[in-house]
Amino acid sequence: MGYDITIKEIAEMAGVSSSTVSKALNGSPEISIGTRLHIKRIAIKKGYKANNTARALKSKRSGSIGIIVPEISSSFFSRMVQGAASRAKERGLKSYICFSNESFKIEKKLIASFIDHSVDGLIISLSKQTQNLGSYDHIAELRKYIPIVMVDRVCDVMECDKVELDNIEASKSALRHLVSTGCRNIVFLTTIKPTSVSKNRMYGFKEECKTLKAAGGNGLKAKVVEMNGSDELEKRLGNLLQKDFIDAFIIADELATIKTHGYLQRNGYKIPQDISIIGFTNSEISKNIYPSLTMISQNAEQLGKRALDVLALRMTKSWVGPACRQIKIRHKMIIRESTKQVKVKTNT
Amino acid sequence: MGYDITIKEIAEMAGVSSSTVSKALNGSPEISIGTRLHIKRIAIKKGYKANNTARALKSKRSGSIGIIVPEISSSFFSRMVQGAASRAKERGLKSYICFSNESFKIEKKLIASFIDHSVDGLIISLSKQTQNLGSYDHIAELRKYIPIVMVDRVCDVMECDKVELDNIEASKSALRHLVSTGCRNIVFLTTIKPTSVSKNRMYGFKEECKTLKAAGGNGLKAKVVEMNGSDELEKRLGNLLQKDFIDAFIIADELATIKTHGYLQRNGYKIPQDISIIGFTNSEISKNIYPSLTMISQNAEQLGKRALDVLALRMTKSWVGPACRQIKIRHKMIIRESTKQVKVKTNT
DNA sequence: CTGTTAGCGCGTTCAG
DNA sequence: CTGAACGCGCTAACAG
Repeated sequence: MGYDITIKEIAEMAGVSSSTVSKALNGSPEISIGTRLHIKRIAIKKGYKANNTARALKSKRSGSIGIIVPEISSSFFSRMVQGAASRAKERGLKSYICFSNESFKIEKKLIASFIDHSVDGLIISLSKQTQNLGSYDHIAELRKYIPIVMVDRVCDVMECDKVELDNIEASKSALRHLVSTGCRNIVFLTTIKPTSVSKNRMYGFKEECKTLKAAGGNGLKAKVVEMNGSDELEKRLGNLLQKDFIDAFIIADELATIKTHGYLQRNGYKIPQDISIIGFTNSEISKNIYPSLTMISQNAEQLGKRALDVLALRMTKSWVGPACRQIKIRHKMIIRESTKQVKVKTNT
Repeated sequence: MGYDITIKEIAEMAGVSSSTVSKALNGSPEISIGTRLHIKRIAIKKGYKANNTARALKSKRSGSIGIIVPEISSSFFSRMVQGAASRAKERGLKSYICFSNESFKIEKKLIASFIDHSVDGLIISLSKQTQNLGSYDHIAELRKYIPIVMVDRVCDVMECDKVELDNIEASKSALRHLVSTGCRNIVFLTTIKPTSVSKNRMYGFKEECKTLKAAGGNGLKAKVVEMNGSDELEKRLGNLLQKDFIDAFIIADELATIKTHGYLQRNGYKIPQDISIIGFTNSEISKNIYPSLTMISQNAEQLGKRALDVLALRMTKSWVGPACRQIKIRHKMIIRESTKQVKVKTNT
């Protein structure tokens, strides 16, 4: 920049050598407490700021991390990113936030640019396309050099830390809740089919179905509808509602939840009297639209913060731990107007 | 870092000096076409990547910009940021995206850290608190060294480029539209009172009222309700609706629009039969909730991209232009279900 | 056309 | 306890 005082200038003013200044400023015990204070005082007075670029060049560490998310229009990623970035700031790390736009190609480019710009670590939520293709070579390449943490959209094959919601458990409890309110014809709907998130939520749903049926089932009928993207959502919903009797939806992401919520009302269904809805990702919107939505909250900020903590720990070279930490964040269910009251069991 | 081939190594391999390599790689005409090709070939083969940190140190320019927004949970800022950041990438600029959280103090810290980390330019949307306090010294300080572009939330006193929506015109047309659908008791509601955006939208609303009244008015009654934050929104709405007869709202930001939308329905008002709503900032949510919302679209991505273009232009030292460019982006009104049909005028 | 030299600002031996 | 000297990787002035 050129609007900074250098270490050399401080040295001159203090009447010492530049290396003394460097040491003093970094609190080295080599320097006598007296001169250390003297130097610090005048550094502060002159508004000395260490030049980060020079430091980075010398230390081979940029003090920055990359964050790649598919997008931030959805409240989940937006809040996750805010959590991660604010935590990074707290720790004195700069963060480069980038968007893959759900595209494999862009994601690859971003990774390449991170190699060029030498970030010290990476937090990534995989793009849909990447998860669809299942090719992770670009990430493996970067992984050779720096630690990587996958958040939310993860993959099994990559050896790196992972932070995600307890998706399987979350779906299970969503299903249990619907059943407890008397719903029996339940559809699990996903518009983010290729993602790990979707797969796990679907898996949980199916597993819990089996469990419930094994225990009697009470006439439970479950169905799964998978889509990649929500463009055809309304058409599919139309067909679905015409063909089958349905009294509840569990929907794997927020936008699709809101779209379904709108569609149902526009077509004369009462929520929750005719059809109940549970979605994933809690936000101001879910809380405020009418009828308000019962949601599985992901605590997105927390997820982001946690991911950053995991990364930061890994970045301290001294730390050694399991090669591959798998962290699951506990979900919370927030019950609102889009689901019915729980029926009190009649036995005693 | 540390996983890169250096210029010196290439030099050895090619049997030339390092400065020759530097020049060759940068396409200097000083170097003969032959050796230039020779060097480039082996650089590519060895996967040479210029070390950006070293370059930055040498050139005193980091090749990065800062982007400060209040938050990205709202779709407007989220999309604005995505627009700006993606355009920055296109231009080979790294961008540091940060969040002020509507706090003056944080904003100040961010600015300070940008000075430390020597970004070459800044895009900022002011925090509410900053606009409330009206103190812009921290920004003026940074302004001495690098170009700054204000987007959306701007201030008059700062001499820098500004990019924003034509807020005044936008409110005017919103009001005109409501009137044309037969509404006469119209409230302009803002929950972002301290912002320039809110002030301009309110100004436009009031001006257009005057104009309409001057032209007869047809019984138009207009009212303004200002709040800082939407915590008390519901209470205020309750009082308002009890006291006055109201048949339409113009609401200055998206979240408040959605909250009002929910509140009205929860309390038995039909939209738009009883009350019409027009909001600002168009998003997937506004489009999909029921009844869908008539919105003034801000074209947020475009705003972000435009801001970046303006900044980039200013960053090319060679360019000189007006000290203070004021760019207004034209709004669009997207008519949906939350407003009534326009009444065809009966006079021929 | 090519090579030598000299830093950018900092941290880090290694002598004193 | 302090300072001289070197080098991180790159570019730019100046010679040849």
